[in-house]
Amino acid sequence: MTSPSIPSRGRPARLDRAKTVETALELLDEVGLEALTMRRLAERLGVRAGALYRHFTTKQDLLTAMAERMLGDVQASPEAADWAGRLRALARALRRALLAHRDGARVFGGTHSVGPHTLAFAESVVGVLREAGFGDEDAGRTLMTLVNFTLGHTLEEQAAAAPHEDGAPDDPGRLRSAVQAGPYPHLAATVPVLTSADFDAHFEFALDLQVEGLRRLRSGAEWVLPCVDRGAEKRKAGP
Amino acid sequence: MTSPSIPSRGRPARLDRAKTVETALELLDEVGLEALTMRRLAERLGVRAGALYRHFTTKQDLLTAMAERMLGDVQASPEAADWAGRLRALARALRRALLAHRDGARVFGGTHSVGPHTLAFAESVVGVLREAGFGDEDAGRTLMTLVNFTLGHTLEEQAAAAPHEDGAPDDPGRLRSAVQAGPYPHLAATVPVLTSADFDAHFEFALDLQVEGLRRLRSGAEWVLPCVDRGAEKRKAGP
DNA sequence: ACCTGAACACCGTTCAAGT
DNA sequence: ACCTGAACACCGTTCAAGT
Repeated sequence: MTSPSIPSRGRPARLDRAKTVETALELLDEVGLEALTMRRLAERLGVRAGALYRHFTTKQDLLTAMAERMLGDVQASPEAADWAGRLRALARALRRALLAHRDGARVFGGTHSVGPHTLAFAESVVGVLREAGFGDEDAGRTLMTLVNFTLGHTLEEQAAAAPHEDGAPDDPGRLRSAVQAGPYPHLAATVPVLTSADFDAHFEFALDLQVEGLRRLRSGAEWVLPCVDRGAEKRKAGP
Repeated sequence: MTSPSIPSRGRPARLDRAKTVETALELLDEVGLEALTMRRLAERLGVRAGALYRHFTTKQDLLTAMAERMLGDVQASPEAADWAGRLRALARALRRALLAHRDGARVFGGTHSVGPHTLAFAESVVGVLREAGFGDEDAGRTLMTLVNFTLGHTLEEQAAAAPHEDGAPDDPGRLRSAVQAGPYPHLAATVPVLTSADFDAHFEFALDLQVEGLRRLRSGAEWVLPCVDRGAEKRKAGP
């Protein structure tokens, strides 16, 4: 009584890679990375844990597919005028894509996708830089720096947003009391910023630093230095 | 027959926090973070796993103590002349401390120590900046950026150094073949840098970007812009 | 071909009971 | 006070066997 054109009428749904990744991201948003287990994911898909290994060789393989899927949602704003604006837009788009899912930064940071979405993002960044006149080495290293700093930033941001257990004081509280307990005059002055939850501002600050550094690199550091740094730097004494 | 001055003559050694953390770091170097379990650490200490919970409330607590211990090894070079040199030295010292232990970056990144070594490092960075004339907000945000980018960098560096199983191609190989399989002209040109193992150069590049960005921020961006960017940027069209 | 059942070899953590 | 023994409630992964 099994018709060959509808091979599995009895079972509710078959697994495929795309649907599994989608469900895994939903589950991630609900329970977080720590509680995202193969067993729980299988349960949600109406299947036993072992079945997942037909489509993913390992849990790491699933996580990589999730990271790749997340990068599919990066969409930079319409078209900035100059290379600096375009670079900023790409960094912001990556940040948004990582923030879009609970523990998204940790998933992304723990994997190394070479899928089309990930490569397309990298291609965009490197493209902006090369077309702006940067050399291949600088363009490649800038891509690494941009991804590293965006990852590091969103890692911190999502760690700060993570729910802390009942009685335990949150990170800002622990930092504040530790700093005022010891001899840290400089830190004490900056504790308000360090514990600030305005992560947009933190991110934009770091972004500014990169872009301004690139701007100077591009215009050739040597003959620009005397203009900007007139008297600002102590001269190193020769031997 | 138990003398009160030597309470535990029969047992070979008692546990204390410092010795446990030391042994944990040794074990980490040998087996890596994935294989660093409470049971294995207990075995090495001649004790059962449950005993560790007399000194550490949780495994996370132990990892935080390990991160704090690692930061005790940061030692910046003798004394650089200017703030930029001092900042570079501090960033390099942090990188070295994280690289000193297998998976050191992952341990550090997964924890938030507010212990004396960690705070002393933060105090140094913020101190250099404030004494150079940076405001409290900029100093605090620069500390965050410096730590984030150093962490992100060493995370990548140690991931690249991790032993890959038998037949599996390493990350560089997978990236190379993925890039040449698709339409990624810009990426293809930068693949040599992206797969380069010269992490010192990558780190120094990123460090330069931060420092040059800071230099410009310090001298006041507005009236410097026309000097460096004369004609280099397209003007944004007004609405 | 795809999934189940059941197992293997582990985990972190808790806690009565010993010494 | 400090540690053991033993358990609890899980993990990721494998693989014969079913359909």
